[in-house]
Amino acid sequence: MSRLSNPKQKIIVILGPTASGKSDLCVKIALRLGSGQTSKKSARSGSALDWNGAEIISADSRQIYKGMDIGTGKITQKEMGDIPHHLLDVVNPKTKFDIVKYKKLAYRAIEDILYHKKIPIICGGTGFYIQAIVDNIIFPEVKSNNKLRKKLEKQPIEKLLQMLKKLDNERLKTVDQKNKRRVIRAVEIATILGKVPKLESNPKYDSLQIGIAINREKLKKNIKKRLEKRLKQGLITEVKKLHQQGVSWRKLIEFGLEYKFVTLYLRGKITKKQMTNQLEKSIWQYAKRQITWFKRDKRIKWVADQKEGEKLIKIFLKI
RNA sequence: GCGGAGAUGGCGGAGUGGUCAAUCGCAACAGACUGUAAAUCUGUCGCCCUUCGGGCUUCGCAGGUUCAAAUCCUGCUCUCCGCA
Repeated sequence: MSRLSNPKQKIIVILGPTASGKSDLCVKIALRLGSGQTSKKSARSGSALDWNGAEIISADSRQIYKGMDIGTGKITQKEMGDIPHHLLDVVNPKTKFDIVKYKKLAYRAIEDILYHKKIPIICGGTGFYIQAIVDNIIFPEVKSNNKLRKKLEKQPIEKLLQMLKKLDNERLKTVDQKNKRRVIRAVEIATILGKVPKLESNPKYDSLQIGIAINREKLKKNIKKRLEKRLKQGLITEVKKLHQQGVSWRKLIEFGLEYKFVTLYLRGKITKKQMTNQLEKSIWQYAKRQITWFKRDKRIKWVADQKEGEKLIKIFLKI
């Protein structure tokens, strides 16, 4: 039983493509996980668990920003139903944010939640962020260097590949040689560290990843409906406001989807109708990209509804 | 009715005698993913065969010229613009 003497703490992840109903499901499940206790049987086996409920940590690269509410479909105070939510509205959209910062914040939140004997539920659709938490990916300690990046960006990709070859031929073989952004980052790391270290990961928590399985037609419908709703809620005004607050058009475009296409509309590059059409398509394409990402992780357990999810959670928590 | 322009793959749009199954963009589908991840990037994309490769049928319709046509000629159908 020594194997169990120091078990990893448990976290639950609920993920899925955009418009699959994550936020909603997360709250429902969190509510179901009100305080409780493991059964005597499992308590005796050494995996006793008392808990005071659950809290949610968002794993959404855009909901992290303040003021980006309608476009990201951020959950409202009311919808939260007394379940504390973390990592929403924590950074100003004008500032830079990245996965390393996210990971730090997320780990801090997890520790805090566990400390209070609650169960952390990671809820979101940003696959890379989720993976960073679940696998505890150790990123090389090389901050982004704007000056260097600007300089490198001017170079043709061939030149960058040559540089990388000299610095780290191993990484050259594995990077996507057609993706300039990736090659630049590789050069950036190799310039500081001499080479790009292999990515390490050693999971810190015992996690159960639940994916929301949803059929394509349904998902498409959801996307369409949700977009109409957002427009009615004042999506365009939100984007306007963000720009007035100093978020550059460039940045808004980089945020993608609603922020990108509404910006293009506000700047007169496309008509309102084009905005809606292109947006709908782009959101769908995004959803597919998410699905592609998640497909790869065989540990994810796909569920059709809340019930199935709860079943898995019960087994996972031994309750 | 006359004059002019044009009809190309799911769409837009190149190509104006041979290297064209046909540049390119979009959509679609598949995929990648080491500090921007809603971002960034890649592949496939007429049909058939097992990949290399090969075979077959395509550029409004029907004929014709030519060794060879999406590209030239004739007729037809349709669309758009100008004049009536």
